[in-house]
Amino acid sequence: MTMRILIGDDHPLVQAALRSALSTVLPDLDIIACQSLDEAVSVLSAQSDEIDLILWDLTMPGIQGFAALFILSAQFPMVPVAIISARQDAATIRRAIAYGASGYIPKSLSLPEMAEAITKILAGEIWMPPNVGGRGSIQSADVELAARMASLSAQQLRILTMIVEGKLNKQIAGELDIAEQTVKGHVSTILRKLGVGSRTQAAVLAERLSFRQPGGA
DNA sequence: GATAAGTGACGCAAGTACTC
DNA sequence: GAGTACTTGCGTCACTTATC
Repeated sequence: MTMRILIGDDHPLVQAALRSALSTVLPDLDIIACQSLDEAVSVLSAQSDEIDLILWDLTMPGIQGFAALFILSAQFPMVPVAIISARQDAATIRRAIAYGASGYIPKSLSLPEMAEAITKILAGEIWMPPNVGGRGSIQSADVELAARMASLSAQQLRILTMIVEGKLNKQIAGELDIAEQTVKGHVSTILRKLGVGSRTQAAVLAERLSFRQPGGA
């Protein structure tokens, strides 16, 4: 049976390494590489029922931290999402799992180890590096907050990440090629869904969920 | 007054549930 | 299966409020 994996990573070398690692243990493997969230969403919208796993890099351009995880999990709940990242501190790994990731694969792993991890995730296991601990150390308030974040649409999450970056409505409108009034409408919806009264409070909440690139890297 | 943030309302499109 | 109603998300407009 052919397994199909979508890789979201903007580094061709990483894509090539993953392709090499997986081809040794999964000969019938079809890998789809995406370099942006929009590209990934487009692919998944067309064939989400044919994708067995999403491997997502936390430091993709244009989408910060765990925001992409929320978007992909919310829009395509039937497709497991595993995080692949150069960052490997226990807190980040536990957060990823708590926020719904099916696994967390540090890029420092050897290719055989990566292949083993991905094989287990494909088998339905939650995989993370040893000595990290379970999701129990994540505060329940953060999990509840994550659920509220997940209620946001993809466009709303994009706008929220830009708010976290300190961008003005006008700047957000320019980057998304929509009217400033449209951005304001989305901001109002975001504030209502998150139960906050201002974009500053929304940004603070998003910061708690690491909507910036972890560690600034 | 200028600028930015925020709200409410509207139309449109897509998806879903229900009825026949 | 076809038609209808409802919900949700997106985009826009007009307007108010706050700040400088």
